[in-house]
Amino acid sequence: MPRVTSADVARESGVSRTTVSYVLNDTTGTVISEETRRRVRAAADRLGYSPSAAARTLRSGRSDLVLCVLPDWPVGPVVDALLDHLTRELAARDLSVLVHHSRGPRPLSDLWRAVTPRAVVGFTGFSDEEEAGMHRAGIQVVATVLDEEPRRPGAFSVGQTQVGRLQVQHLVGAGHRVLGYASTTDPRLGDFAVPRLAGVREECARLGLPAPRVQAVDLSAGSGREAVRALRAGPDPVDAVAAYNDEVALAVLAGARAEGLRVPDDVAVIGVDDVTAARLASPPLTTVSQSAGVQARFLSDSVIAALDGRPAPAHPTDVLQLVVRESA
Amino acid sequence: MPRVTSADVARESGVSRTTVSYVLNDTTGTVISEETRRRVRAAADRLGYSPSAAARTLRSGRSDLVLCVLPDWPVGPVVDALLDHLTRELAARDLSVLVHHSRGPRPLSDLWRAVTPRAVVGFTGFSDEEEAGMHRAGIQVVATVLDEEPRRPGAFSVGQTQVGRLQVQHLVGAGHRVLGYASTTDPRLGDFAVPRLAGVREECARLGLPAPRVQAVDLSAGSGREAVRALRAGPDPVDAVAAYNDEVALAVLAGARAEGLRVPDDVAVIGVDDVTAARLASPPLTTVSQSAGVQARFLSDSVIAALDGRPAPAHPTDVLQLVVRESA
DNA sequence: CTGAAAGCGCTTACAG
DNA sequence: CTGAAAGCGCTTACAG
Repeated sequence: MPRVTSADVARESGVSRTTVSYVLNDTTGTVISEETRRRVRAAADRLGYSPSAAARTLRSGRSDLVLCVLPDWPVGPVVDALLDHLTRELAARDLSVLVHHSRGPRPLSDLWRAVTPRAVVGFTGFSDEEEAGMHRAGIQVVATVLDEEPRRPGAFSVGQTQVGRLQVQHLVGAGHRVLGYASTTDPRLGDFAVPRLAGVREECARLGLPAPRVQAVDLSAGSGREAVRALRAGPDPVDAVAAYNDEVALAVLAGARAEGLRVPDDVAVIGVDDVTAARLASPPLTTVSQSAGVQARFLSDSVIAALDGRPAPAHPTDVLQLVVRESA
Repeated sequence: MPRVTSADVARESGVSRTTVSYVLNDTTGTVISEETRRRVRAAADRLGYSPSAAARTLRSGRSDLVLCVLPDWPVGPVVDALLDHLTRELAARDLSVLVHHSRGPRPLSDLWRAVTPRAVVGFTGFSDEEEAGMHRAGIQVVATVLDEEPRRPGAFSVGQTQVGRLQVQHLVGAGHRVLGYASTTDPRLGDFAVPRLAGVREECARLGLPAPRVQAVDLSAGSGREAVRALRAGPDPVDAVAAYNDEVALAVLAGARAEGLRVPDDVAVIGVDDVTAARLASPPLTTVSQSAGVQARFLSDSVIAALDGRPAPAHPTDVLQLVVRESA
């Protein structure tokens, strides 16, 4: 079953390939009779013709694809939502979004060279050489940066230090003074974990509070219990803990339960993400939501702006939202 | 910054493009002096040459890409793990895995025509026409089927009815007799939900138990509570509930808590997936794990077999695993 | 041992 | 209004 080409359509409709191309691409600046157009389109339909993307890409040096590169950490529902939204938005511009899970040993350059996408969206940092290489190849690059400053133009920033700040502000606003931090043991999460903890530290310092005590939690109930015990030990027991994310917070909750502590009376707990399990926890978990919807819109706007050569849109201000439930 | 082509490498190293191609592709059946090879490779390196995938694809009619199509439902950690594993395995064969989130209005055919992948892996069903179209284009198709029988050759099956059966078996083995089922309200999950519930029903019937009472739960604590109340109403209250997945089970747990019921003494609860929150719940959730590792290996074996034109490997038998904790 | 040439399927100046 | 021709970059018979 050989491929149907534009030559087949031309033969079938009794015109040249040029005309086929003009008709099927609605090329402006050409005048082709309605009758001819009809014939060409009918032939294309009849034959089930669809142009070879490889040939098109070769000719134009540009494909209709946008490549999203995921990092080596477990992506959560927020990233899923971003991807969905982006896929839908770009489909309206006849662009297809393809996602690559970047594990594995192959260099990234193999991939973008193989795909020659219009733009690469990174949910992980690119090295300067990688970025330069892509730019040289005429590929737009939209990188995600996880820290606040400096904001690189065109970068999609999600301000993780602000997440930590917000956690502290809520805890302190609720009257807590001795703060603990439950961090993650997953080293792949460092890109998020480091700025979040930094935000917690900075906000504590800014408010004149003692530095937060930090314990790593590995998502087992036992680990949560040990963390709680360590955080409560000594003359000045922690009365509130900010967790790296909701799952860690759930582990802390389980640990507090095991220790016979009341939440939030003995110790308050606040997470990040607002996963489904958060509102079903006992007690329901207070958390910082990253409102996927707002971010999704911003990301797709950023990508479209990059594609059009326009400057990146302004960062949304309402990304982070406190979801107050019972745990803090 | 124009693209570096094989012609540039040829000029730089003083040979023809033919020789460049032979050297860089290690074409067998040609004898080229070590000295020439060295010169060509050095020139390629110096110039930063990497072949145009578009040209290669055009010439060979085949790309080095494997396309995974995700369905319109929220993918969980299991699918993530499958994708990661597949990406790594196929990288070893110089194949890149690209994932498409299939939402949006563009027809699937636009995508595989644009990418001309070696294989398409569907985590959603394909229509017969779609599958036929891909086959005609010489693309291998590995489809996922969620029900047991009939097992289509080459399909990647994850046996969802067996999931439901296993839940019932465990509950009944623990002495429960009046079973309830907490289903999901998310219509997109029907592909999973229907066979799982069917499995629960079949197993109840097989064991001579009354048909399970079914309640839909929308992942809020309130909805969980109402479901529990409904399931416990009447002369023959449910003493064990199988949930569509862990999140629904968590909602049921929250509902039982709100109703002042003890788990598992008053009512046992069993989920599916073994998400992180399951072991951190109160009480820790008994669940059916779909062991991503085993499935991942099977999937990548299936894809590689399809690529090589070999028959699909035998289905693994140890995919489903009961994780017994305290809730049932 | 190496090179000139054809051809994959498309688009687009250019010439009628 | 429409067509012949070039060329995107690659690989591979084929001919030295």
